[in-house]
Amino acid sequence: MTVYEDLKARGLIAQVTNEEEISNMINQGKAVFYIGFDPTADSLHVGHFMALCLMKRLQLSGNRPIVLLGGGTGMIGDPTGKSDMRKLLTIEDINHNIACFKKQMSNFIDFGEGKAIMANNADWLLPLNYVELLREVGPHFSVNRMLTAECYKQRMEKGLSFLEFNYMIMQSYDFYMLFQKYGCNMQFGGNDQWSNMLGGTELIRRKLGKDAHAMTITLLLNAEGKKMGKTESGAIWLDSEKTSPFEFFQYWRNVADVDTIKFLKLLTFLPLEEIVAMESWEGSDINKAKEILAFELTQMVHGTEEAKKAKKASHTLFSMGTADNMPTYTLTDDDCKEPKIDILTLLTISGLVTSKSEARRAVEQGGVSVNDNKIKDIKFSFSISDLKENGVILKRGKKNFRKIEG
RNA sequence: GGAUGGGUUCCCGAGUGGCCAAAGGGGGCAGACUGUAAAUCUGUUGGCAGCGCCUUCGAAGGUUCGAAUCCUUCUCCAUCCA
Repeated sequence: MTVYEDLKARGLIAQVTNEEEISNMINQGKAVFYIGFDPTADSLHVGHFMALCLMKRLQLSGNRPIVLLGGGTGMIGDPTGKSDMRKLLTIEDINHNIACFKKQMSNFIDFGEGKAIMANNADWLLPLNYVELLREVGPHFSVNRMLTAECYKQRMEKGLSFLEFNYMIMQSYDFYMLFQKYGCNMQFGGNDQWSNMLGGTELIRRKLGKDAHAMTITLLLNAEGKKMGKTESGAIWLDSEKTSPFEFFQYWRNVADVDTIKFLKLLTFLPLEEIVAMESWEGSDINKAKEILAFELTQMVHGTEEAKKAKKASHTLFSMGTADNMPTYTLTDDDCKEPKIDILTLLTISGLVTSKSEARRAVEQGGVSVNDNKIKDIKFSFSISDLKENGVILKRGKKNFRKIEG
């Protein structure tokens, strides 16, 4: 099976400009491709992760990846898929975020000599002169055409600022620059980026008379069509400070049945045959597949050690209700001022709930247990000395645990 | 710049002087059922020292015993005109 066939069989590929040429280039290791990452936060998240995995897959088969950090495009903000304009990032934020991205990316991608390239579009976008740029690329963009692009459509009703409207031009210009600088002949990106990417190939064709290609990656959606990697409490980050390995593991351990195989294919490096074999697993056996998914991904992001710990914690927690390696809250001196501490306070300070009211509700509805004993009394309290000595496992709902210790 | 319509709690969306912490839906959370799944049903969904108090209806002022609701100014958004 060729590299391209493998990608396709995994369901990674959404759209391509020219399948034959792209597959040839990729299979022969001749692609120089880039993926852009706008520094919108101080950590990468799961969506980025999939792109990085694709990079890695292709790097392993001899192709050359370029990571393009959006130091320039981040100043504008991509309107794609956003219903409202986002707050403008400050330069300090952008630079900080870029630094964070760089650090995380080097865990996945080999940026060694002659391997992958890391570029920042601030280098060429920021010095641009407005009128010069307009004359250089302006004639090649049709506003009529741009307005019909899918990525702007949903914004036509809500409103689209000129600033954001220019994002496509900036992204196209990136591709054009990379093509000239590094011979970059392909761009990959999320499927929502399709029109932005075509802008680039078009620009290259018109300015240089050369062909460049674009390929989009399937967006990571669950069966309900929602973007993966987001929970109510926020995104799933790759930074262990922001999303602990345990949480990360649990997130994948808890995906819906119908999504399990799909995610294994899209996200892991397990051989396809192995994954296909899992498709026949039924009923609660699917839980095994979920565990593999969770383990593989945690391993890739946080390393084997952390993955093992997370898996073990998950296991013991759900079978025995206790574990060594689980989210822990350590009591502060402040908490220990009184000889006793009540359950509502403990739930709140340990972060299991966001307010006392929520804590009260949780207890009243029978959602809270201590060391596996359901607590229904909102006046229930612990003695500090006992907590310090023995610790306690506090549980809200089925899946939210916190170990309390002194 | 002008005209019109609009900004309500996580989201959508009712509410046009007291009965409004604000209908309904979505989403979330919890419970039951399960397999740490889905579907379903039930409860819940601003905060706090729980039947009371505090903060909330774009912002600031004002009228009133009393305002999400009325008035003034400002601000933001949409549509049309220029």
